[in-house]
Amino acid sequence: MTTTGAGADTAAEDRVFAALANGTRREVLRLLREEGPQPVQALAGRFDIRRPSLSEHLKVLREAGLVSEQRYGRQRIYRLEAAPLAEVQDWLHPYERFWRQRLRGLGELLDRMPDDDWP
Amino acid sequence: MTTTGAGADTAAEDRVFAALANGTRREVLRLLREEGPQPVQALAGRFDIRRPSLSEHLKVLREAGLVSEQRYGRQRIYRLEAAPLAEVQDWLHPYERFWRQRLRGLGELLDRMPDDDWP
DNA sequence: TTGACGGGTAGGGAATTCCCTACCTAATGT
DNA sequence: ACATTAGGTAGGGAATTCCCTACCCGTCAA
Repeated sequence: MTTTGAGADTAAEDRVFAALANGTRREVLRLLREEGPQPVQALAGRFDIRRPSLSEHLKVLREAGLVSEQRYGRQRIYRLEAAPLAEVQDWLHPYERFWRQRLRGLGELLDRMPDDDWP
Repeated sequence: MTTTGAGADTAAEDRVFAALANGTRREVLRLLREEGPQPVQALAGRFDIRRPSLSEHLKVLREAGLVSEQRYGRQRIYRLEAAPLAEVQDWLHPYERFWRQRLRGLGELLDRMPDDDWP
């Protein structure tokens, strides 16, 4: 088991959300998803930043568990590891009924919750 | 329509992910979800930070469209606005098959994608 | 063995984040 | 009218982020 029980592990959760907070890193994830595992070079060619900067983005993603690396000779093949994203989805779940309500237009009534007796 | 078409609006997406990157802000969202709309005071009582800091967190959440405020006299009632979270879920969707694969253990074979002929 | 290549680490600088203490405004109550 | 309350804004400081240029190490090819 990764995180026994429901969404507890706060430090890990924090690392995942922080990793996703950067556009370059989200783009790396997209590339790995759409094009499969790739060495750093191939990824680097897609961005306007220098390779060492990308290297650090990859480190952040690695420490969040969102990618893994496998060495082949002098290359490092990076691969998407989507499991932490499943936890993001779990985090999202309890909010789902809110946006569904609101989209149907009856939210105005229903999400006036228990203690909403503001004058 | 908010973002005509599929997940295009990069600036908005960025603001939402950035807003979620902070634990205090995620906790604010949870409180609004579980306890309903509340004035700033009630929220402030739940954190170890001073009120002006919370005020700025609320501003970030507001600018990401994740909360709305409504004035009642001198109070501002904050309310969860979950719509942007629906877009996070949309963003998550294409990754879903990856964590499902991996969880079934056949990922090792299947996610060796098109161009995986590394020596 | 020597050189070139893939890629990570060091160190530093500019910008951003996150917190703080003051202060300001609008509404309320006396 | 005046003090109080709710809450935002100003400005500043420490920490973090994100980028850079150098540099380092391991692997492969001559």
